[in-house]
Amino acid sequence: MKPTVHDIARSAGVSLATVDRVLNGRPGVRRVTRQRVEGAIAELGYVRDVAAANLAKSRTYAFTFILPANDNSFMIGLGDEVRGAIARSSLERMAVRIVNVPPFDPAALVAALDTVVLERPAGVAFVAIDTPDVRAAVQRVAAAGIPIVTLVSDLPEAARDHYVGIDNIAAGRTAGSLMGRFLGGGDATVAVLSGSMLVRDHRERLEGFATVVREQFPGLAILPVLEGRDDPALAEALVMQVLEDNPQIAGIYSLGAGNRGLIQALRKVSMTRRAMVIAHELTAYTRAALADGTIDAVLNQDAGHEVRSAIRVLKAKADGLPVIAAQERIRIDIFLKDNLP
Amino acid sequence: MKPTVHDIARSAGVSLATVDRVLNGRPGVRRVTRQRVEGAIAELGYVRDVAAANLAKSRTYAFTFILPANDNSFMIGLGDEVRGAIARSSLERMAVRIVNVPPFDPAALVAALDTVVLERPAGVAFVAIDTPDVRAAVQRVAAAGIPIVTLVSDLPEAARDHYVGIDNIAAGRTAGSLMGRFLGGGDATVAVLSGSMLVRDHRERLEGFATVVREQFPGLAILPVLEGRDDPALAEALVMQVLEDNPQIAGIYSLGAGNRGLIQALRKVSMTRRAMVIAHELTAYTRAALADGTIDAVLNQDAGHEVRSAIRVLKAKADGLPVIAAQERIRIDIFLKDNLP
DNA sequence: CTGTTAGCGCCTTCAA
DNA sequence: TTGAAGGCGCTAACAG
Repeated sequence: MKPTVHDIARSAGVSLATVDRVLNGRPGVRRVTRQRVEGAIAELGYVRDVAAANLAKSRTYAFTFILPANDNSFMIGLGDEVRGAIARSSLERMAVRIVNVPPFDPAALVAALDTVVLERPAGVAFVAIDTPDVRAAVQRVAAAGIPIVTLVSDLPEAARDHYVGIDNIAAGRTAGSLMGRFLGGGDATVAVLSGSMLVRDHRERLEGFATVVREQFPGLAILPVLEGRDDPALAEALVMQVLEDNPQIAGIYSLGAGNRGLIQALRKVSMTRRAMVIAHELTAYTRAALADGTIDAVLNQDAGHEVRSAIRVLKAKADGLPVIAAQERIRIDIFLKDNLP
Repeated sequence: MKPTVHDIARSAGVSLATVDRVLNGRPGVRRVTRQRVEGAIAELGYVRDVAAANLAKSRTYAFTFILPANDNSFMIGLGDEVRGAIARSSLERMAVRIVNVPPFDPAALVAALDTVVLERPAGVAFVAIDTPDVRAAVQRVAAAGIPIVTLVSDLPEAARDHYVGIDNIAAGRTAGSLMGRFLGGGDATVAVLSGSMLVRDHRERLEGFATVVREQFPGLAILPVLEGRDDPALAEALVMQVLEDNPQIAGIYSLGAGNRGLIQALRKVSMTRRAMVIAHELTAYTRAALADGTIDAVLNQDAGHEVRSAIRVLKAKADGLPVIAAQERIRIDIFLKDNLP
């Protein structure tokens, strides 16, 4: 039988209240008493029943997700997943809410973080922008004792407790390797379409991609990176232009979100030989393009897993519990038309 | 404030006990009373607090995993993951245990299933063998009201509540697509090494692989399937032989477990041009072979995810709760040397 | 058939 | 500094 507070109270010769004080590190216990209790805890191998504790506290975990109000499919899907979690949240003693901020706007993100701290939630998840002031704001959240995790895009040197998202360098490397192999290893020209080189995940993907190409497929020439700002119209124009200027293009790597424009352009331009296309994020658009052969491979991060992982991690941090690292590693899904879920 | 049993008792004008009876479908409640209570439940939007209920019941979920005592890395890893879950299980009000059975032995599996039923656990997970007597045994478990899930290898027409594992046809298709693309689409000869055509997952992988090759890469010729019974020595001999007999082999698809033998053979045989190799399951052996270029791609199912998913599903079934389908879908991981975790 | 009462393991007033 | 008592939401005897 698992020991309970009663057992350790009896074993230490004190009352339940005292045990509770020690357990929760509350003041008002003599040093000797505390040690006696801690001895009993260690001896009996007591572990607190979190469910019972939460019941007694009638605790609900308040978690806040700060999401950019981007209109690309991935961010919308991420929001949907959070809303799905909200729907289930009352069953789990959680109160999850969403705060939207304008995209690519560090000042707005900082303001949101500072506002959120005032409400003292049990945890915060947010999509990071990589600037010093955001870093400082994260530091303030952490200093307030509120668990905070980055989502999708990280801020490595900051005080965040955890990063929920894929390894973007590995993702870029994988794209590079697939591109090189699919193109057969000869000489060829490859175009890269990004959202913005100001966000870390895009920079890292490019870095990984370029590294693999340089090391393993020296025959591939990478054209200057296009920045489509995840905007369909702009991306479409850029892709049309680059295909016109470089009819020899054999491959395209789209490492950002907002692939609608890319797909439109590919459908419009008539190429003698279709280019090999690798993109990120499985959305309605990329899925259709994969199915009909416009896109050859899609690297994906599962937004549902990310949201659930973020919640699990925040809850664990809030309870002072360890996280199962293997469970929380977000994997890079590779989809071909043959393994579409 | 979320309504509690007290609220619905008051609203329906009955006692807690009666509410409890209705909630748990226990007998001894008049029809009218029951309906009154159900009305109140619906009206107030009551949802039972499972944590509190479990506390009151001091319930612990007893789950049994029936695992084949195979000595390949994948099955050993699966066992390790279950043991990891056991280590954490007491915290979660669970008592997980493992029953080992001889591999590829339907009669032993049936005996194990029938024995396990007698202990009336809260749920059973097992690696299926696809025979009628196993199917019948599963039927008996289900008839006893015990939730049961298949793990890794399914038994589709049986009475199992859920299958925890990858879509093996899609996995085979993916392997076929990668093989075709990596080989550049021309004429070539491909060998296939399986464990046994008696287990369903291997059959399905072959089916998916062959289909894609036939439809999309007609230039590829598939040699007769080798059955290595997941035995390193046998697999090694078979691969050595086939490479000797068919020096023109350009690709090998290893769709079973036990890749040690394959890797050994590949390292021994000196080929003028290295064959493209695609295998299943990321283990210490395949990981090393991937890293050093002996294997080109590994399709993997994450044993840790599978075990955790099986437990979540069994718990949900035991509580009569729905499962989050998206969360429980086991994905086909594709690893190249560039995205090794 | 229905209600009363005493917990499950823990936390939290309120007294002492 | 410590303890007694009541309660979180639900279940389970045991009476009526």
